[in-house]
Amino acid sequence: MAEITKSYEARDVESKWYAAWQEAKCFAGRAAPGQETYTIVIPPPNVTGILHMGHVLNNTLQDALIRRARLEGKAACWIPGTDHAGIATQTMVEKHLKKSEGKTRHDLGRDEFLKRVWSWRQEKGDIILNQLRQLGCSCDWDRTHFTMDPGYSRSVLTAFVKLYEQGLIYRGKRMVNWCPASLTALSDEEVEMRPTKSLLYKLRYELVEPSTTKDAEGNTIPLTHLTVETTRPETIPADVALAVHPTDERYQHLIGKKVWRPLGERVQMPIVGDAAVDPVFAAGVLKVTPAHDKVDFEIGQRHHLPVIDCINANGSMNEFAGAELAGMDRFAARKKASELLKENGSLIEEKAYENNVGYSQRAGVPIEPRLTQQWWLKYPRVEEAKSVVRDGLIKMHPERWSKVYLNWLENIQDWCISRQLWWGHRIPVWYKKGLDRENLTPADLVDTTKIHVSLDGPADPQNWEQESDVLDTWASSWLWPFATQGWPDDSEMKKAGYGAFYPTTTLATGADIIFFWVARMIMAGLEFARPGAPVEQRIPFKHVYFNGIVRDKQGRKMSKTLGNSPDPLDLIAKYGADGVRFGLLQMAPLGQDVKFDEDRIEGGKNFCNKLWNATRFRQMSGEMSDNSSLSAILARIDASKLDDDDHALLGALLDTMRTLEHGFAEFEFASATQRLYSFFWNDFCDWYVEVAKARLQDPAAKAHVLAIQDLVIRQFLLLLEPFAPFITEELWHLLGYGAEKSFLQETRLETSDAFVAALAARGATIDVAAAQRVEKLKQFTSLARQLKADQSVASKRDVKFIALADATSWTFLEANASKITRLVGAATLERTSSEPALPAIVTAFGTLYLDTGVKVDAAAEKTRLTKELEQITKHIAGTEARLGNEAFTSKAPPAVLEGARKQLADQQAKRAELERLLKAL
RNA sequence: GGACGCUUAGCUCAGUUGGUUAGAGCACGUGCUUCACACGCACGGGGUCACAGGUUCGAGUCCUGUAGCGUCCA
Repeated sequence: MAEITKSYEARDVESKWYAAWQEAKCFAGRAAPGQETYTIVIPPPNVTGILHMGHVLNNTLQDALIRRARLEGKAACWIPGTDHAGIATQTMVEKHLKKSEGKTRHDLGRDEFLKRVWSWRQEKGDIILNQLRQLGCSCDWDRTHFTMDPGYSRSVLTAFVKLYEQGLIYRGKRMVNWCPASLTALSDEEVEMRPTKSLLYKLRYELVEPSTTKDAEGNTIPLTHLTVETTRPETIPADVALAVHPTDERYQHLIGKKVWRPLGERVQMPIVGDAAVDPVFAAGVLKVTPAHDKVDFEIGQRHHLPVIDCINANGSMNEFAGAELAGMDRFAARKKASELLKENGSLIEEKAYENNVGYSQRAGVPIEPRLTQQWWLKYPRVEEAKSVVRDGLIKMHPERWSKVYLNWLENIQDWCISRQLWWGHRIPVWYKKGLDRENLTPADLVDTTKIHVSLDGPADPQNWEQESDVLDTWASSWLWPFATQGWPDDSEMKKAGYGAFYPTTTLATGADIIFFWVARMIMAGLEFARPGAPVEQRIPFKHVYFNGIVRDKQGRKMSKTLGNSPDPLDLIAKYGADGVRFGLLQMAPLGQDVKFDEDRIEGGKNFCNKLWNATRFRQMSGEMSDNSSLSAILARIDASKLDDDDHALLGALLDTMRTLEHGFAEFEFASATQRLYSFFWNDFCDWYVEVAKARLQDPAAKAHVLAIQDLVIRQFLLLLEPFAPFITEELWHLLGYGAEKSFLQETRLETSDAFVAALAARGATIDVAAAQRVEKLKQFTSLARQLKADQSVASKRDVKFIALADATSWTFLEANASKITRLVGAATLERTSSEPALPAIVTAFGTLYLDTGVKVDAAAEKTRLTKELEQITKHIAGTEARLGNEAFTSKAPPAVLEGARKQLADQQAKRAELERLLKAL
């Protein structure tokens, strides 16, 4: 067996084991008949992406879940992959093209451009998946999917055709969120509202016929114009009306009258009454620009107003904006418009104003509401999607997200699924040549002589033209849980084990895509997976775990522009993958955002090193014996030799096992990792290993003690593996727990109950009272050390302790004397019946004196003891007050009451002893 | 405007169904190279549990309100 080195070097261990795991196909998802399965589909990262801290958290969680499932004997299957990220990828390749060749995609043409995107994808598209390997992710890589692969594409188009045939997909000219940078429509979910510093322009719209109104005192005063406030003066040339609230007394009488448009073509526009106008905002008058605002468009529809579109697709102004503005960019035009308005006397005031502006999430520019022909989807299975969450068939963790989900479904709007891009799934619709596409009627859409919709296209392609739009990327990734398992091809599904692995078990993702992705996947699963089957077989997953967002120390989102995100690969290089994983999870409480703190990652690394050295010490402590199985180790344990420390340690191990069981069931990873930490560092290293040093000198106890250590280390490695797979695998082999060609994951992790039963079968039943005695002993040694430190002899090992203890206490102390002197660092612990004039501390086992051989500093002692006395007196007052309260003694449960009385007795005894010690000085 | 979340030690966070004197890691101070580990060991200082009410014998924990921060929706 190889010797363990002095400190843990992660790098070599990690690459060695990852290669071995892959070689042995450890991560292959294969279900034996009747075997319980555990499936996760990865939230596909963008194919353009590189690993950031959010991925690290999200994937570490998934890996922990899937590895734990493997250890529990389930058929675990983690399906990886990437999505094609339509806009992001196309934009990236376009930029590259511009930079390297000075060309646009139009210079190349659609086919040639797509070739470039594919070659880029071949070259760079797997980077992020390889980074996940460095993190230790145990995905079944043979199942890697990409949303643009032929098989997956066929799934996407199949879904489209099926929905179309049901009449859920339609084409319509409607207001969409238009991205002037990417020249495509976006869904509402892709628009991010950002508070933006703008200017609010206060403008006069002259009445064609002057009128009157009433001032605040009710006097009639003349009215020559209406005051309108807007942030977008450049759209005034497209104004077609002003609107006021129909019940607004200030303006009611003006409805039907006309005003002059202050910019662009000088025309008269009607004043209309519409309830959409907020009478409180500005002066209660709204300019109506149907082509450039969603609310305005609706007002325009209601009042049969014309639509004037004055902005081009790319965000520049067109001829309808008037000669002065035409050709300018929309932002430059805004400035110019304000100048023009100032010149013609229409501008009353311009003031700073902060409003919410919709930005394209991908391109980062303000979106433009725009009227265009798009493909729309009426969501299927909306009601069913609500009930599966409401009824708990799909459980969200934390549960509160269910409410957000349900609320979105209550207000669901049709989904704009077409995108004016080239990179994506081209919509499988063909138009008969010569058809007027701009003015299709509902009847046209079902007329197969005009429109053809199918997977493979028409039989006479020369007579047809395919739709040039592609589908929204989310319209491919919403099929992810089953399209990655061969759907809809029966033989592919069989090959993938769809029957066993669908529904998947847990989805781990960020709450920021609860609408984009989670809700849509649920609807897609219900619609497409196993039609006609009971609902519990159609849902895509049973649990959704929402991990928090990783933020920087100041709580800001990590972003490239802020440069506040560490590179995960640097962290892995510095602290090891296990250190990063363990440290990160320790600071990731259920569903809360994570404030990233590199010190915690360092803590993860230190923990690995501690584990490493503890096992190294085990190896140095004595010959390794048969560690090949749990029963082999148990066979080495002599139940008759179990002492208090053994019981306490096994009890703590059991508690840790139960904490982990609960933690995995409830997705509480922080408490799980924290318990692993405290068990190993405090219960095992700080206490057990230290007290065991003495027992190891006893030939009669040695084999037993080593067996206990081997047992505990074995169980601990199994518990830790999901969080720190590399170091645990390495130690598993170094300590002989696994045969050469085997892996830790092939071992079954016993449940806590099974573990108790296995111990019992060896005649070992954990004694709770023993653990309590150990706890008291820990407190005693801590007080003894405190006394030494107070006397500045913390590191001297030749001091003498003298205890003034009653018979019971002394029996206990005497029995543990060698442990105490060893742990505290003392030559002897003796009993006294006199009261020596030495520094002392009051313990639960009587008063402990310290003889350092140096003259006692009486003044310092007095100060120290007085301080203690003051403290205990305060506590006594508190306890007495409680017990003196009639309401407390009559109403509190007996156990609590008894506890308080015992506490008071102990406190009083301690006070008496302190007083005596003070007097003795 | 609506919904949700957060506020506990200098920092990052635990704190299960209310029950003794509120914990951990990091940072800080002191001492220690004690024959696994200085990526370590021991000891220590540090908290009006955001604020104000309420329920209760008893509130960090339950209820109401306020403030600050954050997220989502309109």
